[in-house]
Amino acid sequence: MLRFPHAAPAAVKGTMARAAEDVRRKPVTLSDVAAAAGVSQATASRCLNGSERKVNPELREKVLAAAARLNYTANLSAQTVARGTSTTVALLVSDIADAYFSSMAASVMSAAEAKGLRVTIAVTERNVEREIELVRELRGQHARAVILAGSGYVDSRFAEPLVRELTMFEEMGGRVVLISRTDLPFETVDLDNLGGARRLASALVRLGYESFRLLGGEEQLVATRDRIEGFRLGLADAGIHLDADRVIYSDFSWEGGFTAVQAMDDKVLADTRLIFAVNDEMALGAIAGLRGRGLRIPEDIAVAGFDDIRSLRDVVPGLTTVRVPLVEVGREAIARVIGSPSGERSRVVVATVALRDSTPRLN
Amino acid sequence: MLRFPHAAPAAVKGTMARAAEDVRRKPVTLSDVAAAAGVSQATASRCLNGSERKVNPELREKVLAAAARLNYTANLSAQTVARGTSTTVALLVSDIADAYFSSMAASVMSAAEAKGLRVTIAVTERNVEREIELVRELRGQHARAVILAGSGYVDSRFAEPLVRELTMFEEMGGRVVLISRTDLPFETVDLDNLGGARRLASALVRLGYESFRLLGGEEQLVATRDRIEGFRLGLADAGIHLDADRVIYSDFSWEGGFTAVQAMDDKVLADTRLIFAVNDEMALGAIAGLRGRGLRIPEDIAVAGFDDIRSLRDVVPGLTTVRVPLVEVGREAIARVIGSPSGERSRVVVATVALRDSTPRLN
DNA sequence: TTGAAAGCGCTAACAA
DNA sequence: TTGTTAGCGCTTTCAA
Repeated sequence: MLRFPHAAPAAVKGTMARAAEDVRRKPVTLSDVAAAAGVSQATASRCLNGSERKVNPELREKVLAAAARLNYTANLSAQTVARGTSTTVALLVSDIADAYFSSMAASVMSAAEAKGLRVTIAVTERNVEREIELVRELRGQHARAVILAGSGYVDSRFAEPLVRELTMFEEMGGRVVLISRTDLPFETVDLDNLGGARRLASALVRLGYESFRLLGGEEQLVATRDRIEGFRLGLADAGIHLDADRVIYSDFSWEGGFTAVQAMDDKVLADTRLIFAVNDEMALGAIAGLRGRGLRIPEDIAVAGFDDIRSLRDVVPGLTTVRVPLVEVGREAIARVIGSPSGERSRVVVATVALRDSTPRLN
Repeated sequence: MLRFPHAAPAAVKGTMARAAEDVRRKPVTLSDVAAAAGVSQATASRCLNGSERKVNPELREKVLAAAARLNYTANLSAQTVARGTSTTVALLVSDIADAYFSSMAASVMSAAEAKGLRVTIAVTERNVEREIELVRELRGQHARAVILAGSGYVDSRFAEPLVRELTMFEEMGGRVVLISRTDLPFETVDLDNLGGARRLASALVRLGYESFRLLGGEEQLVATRDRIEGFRLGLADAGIHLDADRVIYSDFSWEGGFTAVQAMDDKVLADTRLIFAVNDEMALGAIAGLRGRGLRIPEDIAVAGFDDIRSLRDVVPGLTTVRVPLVEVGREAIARVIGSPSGERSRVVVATVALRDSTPRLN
């Protein structure tokens, strides 16, 4: 690999045609800037990067000018190595193409940017081992924080090694923030999954619904468990008991909702006036499946979801759901990354019921 | 900030309670591992990270064991500094909450992972200056490549400083890959925007449509221009001329489509049998706006979009659109990051027409 | 206030 | 094959 000798990059710069392939110009470094400004590297560093140490305005000008002239830009990796800390926070999501997570990513990123943090997104593919592996790498990268947004597993068999890894991450000086899962001993931005589902159930009962069927993601998923439990409580509040066999577990996705509904037999469906899916994606999949079976929504069967993902605005009839204020969630998560660790351990973000046409009042 | 002296981290490890806040354990480094294994740092490095240099299997075992025992994980920043290159490729998108970009991000990430690259996503908010700033930072970070996915501006007034920055990035050894924009002198994964729109127009004409209205994003957006131009050509192929005043420019977003339609006056609407929006988000916004005005889709007015974003599967009636194979786009982009720069300059990814119920055959 | 110099954790010549 | 020794670009004591 051909490289220019360190000597005369500036001279080459102007005359060198881009024709020659694989020619790399050595990036201009801090010491280049220092030399050009006639100061020490230390001084140049003080002017250019943070460090509110006093430096003669005259020199400062020189340095800034040199930096601009040479088109200097700091080497982040080198800074990270030298400082021993970075300003990067990692956001771990199950699937970035999922509307729920991509919206959350957007809100986390914009909140982070406002605080001068950069965000890197990593995808776990709902795989705990991958989650662990990623946290491990992040420790090596001295990430400032890791935000775990994928829904956790209730089964602590999976959780234990993850907790170990997260603990090491914290011991290294990083912050750990969970979103919507209280099963691990770390700071959490807690969604009111249980309360939201409970209020939804109450609202639906008030609309006249009595015969329900629930669609959950994997059974050991925290979100699934809490939302189902909340819905069950809401029904209980109204004196309606929900048999265990009225809860069907499938995949926490559109396809999961679709196939679950396809697999139901006619008898079961006939005995169901409303299907509550634990997230909107599943609900939409269910709707597709139901329509595939010739059922009309909401005349033949009503459907409700959870999350209020953005694409619901284009769905007809409007899907009744529980709104999760993602912007607030993102802001909260970043606040926890920044704030002192001693802060409140688990403020709950309120989720509100949104009744729409997919669950009209009955007669 | 309290730190343990480098001396005895391992001894402390077991006995130290997590109670004391702000206690950071010094991360274990390569030299710790080397010491524990009784070899030189160089040897440890050779065992642990890439470098297919021969090393005595016996020593190798020792090193691996020590690394596992100490829970070592490499410091990526340090590696980047030492090697002078990183394995990170940056993906620049306009808005990660947008279904089109989040799907693309997913496909780029999965393609990248297969090649051992990591991806960091950055958001440009459709802001060229921010784009430039980001590329500049990436140069400082020695990113391996930058993939620019946001649609570019036709106006080269904006483009020139961006090109400069990208050129510097390349000179530094980084690769530049554009997606769906051929306006800049860099390697491109080119979508057949023009051809796709052209075929769509032909197909619609064949269905009996004659009176069109086009909805574009900002006029200087490459995607807008190409898709409109393509559609115009498709109509011309059938002998239909499209007056300039039949193209309405708005925002390249759902809201843009919505407001554009709201602003149309009744006369104009009455004289429109089909609206083609240059992307699905706009088309969906337009549908919402049209319905708000009491129009039925497709009986009163037909609508078509472009992209075939995932959430279309939940839209009724199904939206006619042009399918962009995002998975292929992601794979192509990463292939270009890896491949030799001398490779073909611009292979076109084919976009295919998907006719659905929003544009039924007329009488 | 400034600069010299010693790191940060890792890689890669070069010798041994 | 292994170890020694310079770096990579930057920050940060510590003297001057």
